[in-house]
Amino acid sequence: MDERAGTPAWRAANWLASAGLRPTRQRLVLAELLIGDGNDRHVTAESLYEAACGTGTNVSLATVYNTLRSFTVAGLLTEITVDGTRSYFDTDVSDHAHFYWEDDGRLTDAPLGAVQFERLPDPPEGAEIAKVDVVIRLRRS
Amino acid sequence: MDERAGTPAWRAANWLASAGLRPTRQRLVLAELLIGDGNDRHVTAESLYEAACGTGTNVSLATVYNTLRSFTVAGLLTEITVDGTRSYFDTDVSDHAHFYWEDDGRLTDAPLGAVQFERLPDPPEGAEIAKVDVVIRLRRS
DNA sequence: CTCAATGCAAAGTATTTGCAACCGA
DNA sequence: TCGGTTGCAAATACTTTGCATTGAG
Repeated sequence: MDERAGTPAWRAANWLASAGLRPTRQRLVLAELLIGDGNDRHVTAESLYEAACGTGTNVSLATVYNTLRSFTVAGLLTEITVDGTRSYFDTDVSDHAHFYWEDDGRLTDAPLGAVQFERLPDPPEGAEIAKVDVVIRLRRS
Repeated sequence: MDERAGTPAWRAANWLASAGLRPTRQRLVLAELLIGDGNDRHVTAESLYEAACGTGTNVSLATVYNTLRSFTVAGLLTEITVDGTRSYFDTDVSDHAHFYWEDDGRLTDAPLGAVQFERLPDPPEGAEIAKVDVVIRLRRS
């Protein structure tokens, strides 16, 4: 076991390795920003890009987009569409509902198991349910 | 009662009137395409624009966009975001879940009452639930 | 007549792509 | 070395906006 086990950098490297993705400099930076501290995170390409710029490493916005897509295809992230104007990416790949704060465009996880379906429709003939997206839109009260 | 009561044109005019929107030529055309036959419909700006062109009336794509937005603000339509790349508008304003056919990008209504929640999370402090969006993604099986 | 609605083109915003330079295995 | 990655700029897709013209009340 590496002496750096458990460090953000180590987590990031392992995360990439688990998906068979090459650990390039920019991927490691982005991965560390995403899961370095072990917490789940919701980002947009833009927000992650800004965070990456803050680290001093040179990363282009296009690469952030491409990387987020690669991570998603590899199963490391889920893409969430709530707003139409931008895509959110979630480091929590498990099936769960989201809170969308309409006032500031923030996306957070709904408490685990908070949403339970009593009934779901049967899929129409010739189709199967791939996924059920639940977005709970919140407004300041 | 107008002798034309029940005709598509009459429905369209009434629909606009109920929202206090001026019955201009293009709004009437679009309204008739949307609810003229009394059925619910799911459209994108592009699909509605094409349909409108087929009627021979001169309508610009920008006007379709602006009109769909006006109708939505007026409460005649709901905007649905499933895909990120385009907005769908639904003539059924009631709260209901949708089927999204991933293969051809089509959007349809889930059977009424097909989705029942056993449990919904309490809204976080200082917020209230504005709306719960449920999109059931279907894949050909 | 007056002000809202429209058409068109130009501007925006979010995202993807083409291609040469680069770098990790 | 070799093929996957990156950066940049240009391209794309969708939607909104500015402004002069039109039309409904």
